[in-house]
Amino acid sequence: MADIKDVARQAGVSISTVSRVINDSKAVSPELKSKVNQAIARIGYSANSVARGLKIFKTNNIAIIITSVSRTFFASVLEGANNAADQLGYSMIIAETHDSLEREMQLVDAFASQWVDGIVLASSAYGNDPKTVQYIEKLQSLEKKGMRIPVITLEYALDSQYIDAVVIDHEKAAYKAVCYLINSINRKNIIHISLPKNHLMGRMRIAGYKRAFEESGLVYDENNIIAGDYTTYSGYKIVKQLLADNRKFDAIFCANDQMAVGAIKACEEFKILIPEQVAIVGNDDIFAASIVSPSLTSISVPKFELGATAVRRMHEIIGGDGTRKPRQIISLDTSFEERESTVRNAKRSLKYLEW
Amino acid sequence: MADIKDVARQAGVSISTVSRVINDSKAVSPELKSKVNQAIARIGYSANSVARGLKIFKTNNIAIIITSVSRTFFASVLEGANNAADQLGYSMIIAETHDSLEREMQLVDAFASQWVDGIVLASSAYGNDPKTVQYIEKLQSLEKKGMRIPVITLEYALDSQYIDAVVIDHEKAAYKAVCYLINSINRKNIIHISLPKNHLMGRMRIAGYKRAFEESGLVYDENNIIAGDYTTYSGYKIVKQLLADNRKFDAIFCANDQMAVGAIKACEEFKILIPEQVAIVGNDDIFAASIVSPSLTSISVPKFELGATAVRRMHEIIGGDGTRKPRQIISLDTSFEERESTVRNAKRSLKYLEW
DNA sequence: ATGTCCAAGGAAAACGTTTGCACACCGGTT
DNA sequence: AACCGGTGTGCAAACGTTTTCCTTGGACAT
Repeated sequence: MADIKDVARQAGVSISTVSRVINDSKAVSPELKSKVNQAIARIGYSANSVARGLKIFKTNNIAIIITSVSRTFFASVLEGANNAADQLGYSMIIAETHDSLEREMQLVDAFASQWVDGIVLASSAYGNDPKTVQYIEKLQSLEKKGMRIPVITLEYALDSQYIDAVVIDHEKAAYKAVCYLINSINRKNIIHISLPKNHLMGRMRIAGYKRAFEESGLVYDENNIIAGDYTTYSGYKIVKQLLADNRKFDAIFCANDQMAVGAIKACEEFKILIPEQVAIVGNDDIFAASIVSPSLTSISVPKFELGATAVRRMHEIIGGDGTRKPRQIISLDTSFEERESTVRNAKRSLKYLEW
Repeated sequence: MADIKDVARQAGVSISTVSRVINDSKAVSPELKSKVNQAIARIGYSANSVARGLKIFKTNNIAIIITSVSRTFFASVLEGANNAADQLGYSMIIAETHDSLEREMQLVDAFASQWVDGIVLASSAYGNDPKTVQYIEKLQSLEKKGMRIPVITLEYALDSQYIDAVVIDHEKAAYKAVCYLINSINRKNIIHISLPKNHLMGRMRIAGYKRAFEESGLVYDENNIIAGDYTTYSGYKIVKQLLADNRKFDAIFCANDQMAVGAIKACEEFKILIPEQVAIVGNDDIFAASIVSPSLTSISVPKFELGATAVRRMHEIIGGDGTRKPRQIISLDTSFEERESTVRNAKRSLKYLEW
């Protein structure tokens, strides 16, 4: 591969001039400029980004840390992020934590020493134990040669004054979904399959569930909250157990769609009619929600926009004058997709065809 | 962020010594070694990969170029690739072409000047027009400072003597699927919804379809091959048209699962019974195949392994002594998943619960 | 005592860029 | 004729590493 020296030699100019041409900085006389450009074209030169990165402290790489690509929710987020990155001239480095906070921390370190320009982070960190607090402090102060490496979290904000986030109002979305179950389709015994214990987003959704109950004058019963672990299997297993135990319920609100699919399959196995006997609502509106049968009513989260917005915001921060900007928390709206798991013969949107 | 100089100062040794410690190369006396390690721990130093990359011509980045993450097929491939990369100490840079060969070429150039250690490529290149031939030549000769940047293609091999590939025997898989339709469930009028015209993998599948017909003593009719464009919508539209035209057929073999899902939805709309009136077979066995209703019989491609194998092979090449290894084409086996779209009451595997 | 060899560690060059600085040139003022 | 300001160009330092080459000093043999 040719380097800048080769170009300089070919064009009969200095290295500096070549550099100025490829960065079209400063004034370079038209003649030299065209000589240089010709030389570049002739030998097929392309500036080396590693060397440039070292010099200017900018790699044009943005890292995105998610739990797993096979969680289709994150595949969509990733796609949005990558699209925006592409448009803005960044490469996207991807990494998966598989829900390990340990791993997440390692990855952050690795990316910092790789001098990525920013990190988009679907974090597993929450709570305020010393380890977490310390970790968040570190996230705030990641830097390369004095320049801050910005971090933006997805879905919820960290307990920090500095770290930006692109979030969803989980409490409100859950509240509305449960209100819908109570008021629109008249269910009173609603099971909530939540996220793993203490998970921040899980707690927000539980709060929404609780508020819906209280505002409707129903009693909130903690026993109706059962923690799942994101997977389809956990939803399946939990509902199967409930049915085996003869628990009475007429609706299930799941904290994500995968668990809701599991719930549907369990009901199917027990010949429970959906939605007549049990209505089911999921969360996220992943693609599977449209094609499962019955199709799944779900809180629709703008996944693509989540990723794209984070990257765009990152670009603003990076491109800025280097001064620390005031923290910004961008909140994205959800919508509600009513499908067959809550109303028989729901109008079938052809959304899934857009796949 | 501290650099190696800071460590050296702290530990009271030279830069070289620090470098030797972090690379545990050569002999460093135990005392100095521990002094250095303490200094590193104290100031939280971590070697900068950009500078190191520049020096040693190795970035530990592997690029993967696919058409789109939202094609869940590729999400699985990506996951496999990323898993392997993780284990071997690489970061994964991802990029999408959205089926544009133009874009693919740009990306390859960009990655080469980024000095990635290798490129895993789901290429859109096929045929032997001059432009393509030239492109393949370029792919063969990507290099950074005299070292070759290896390229490994996914799914099918390029027309090159040098570029490795991890492939599927598409012809055979299609052949077996169509034989199954003909012999096991007795269908004779089989539509094939193929890939965009001239696509290499599309042609391989058509060849398998054709061979199955000929070997069964049936006449192969070109009119039964209809080109789709990967999307669910195209499958839907094509089948709808066929039904509207009153075409006679008792089975459909789709070149991918997304189009097969579209086919199912179209049949459903026309109240065609699956599999009694029309049997449907897809290709890839993406997750949706398990959850759609009726569940979809499909050729199961080892997507995860496809990505993981490519990365592992890449590592072998990179880690080698730099001599050009003989080309290797690794062929992965498919299996056949029989589900409800070809046999009523197919045993329902709980595979989807492993999601 | 002198010489030889080896291990340990430092100095400095190199990797491919960008950029501050200096310099040379030129046209226009005094 | 001397000076000035601006413009275009090159030199060389710097970015943070790795690694070659060299120096030093000690162990050992003579």
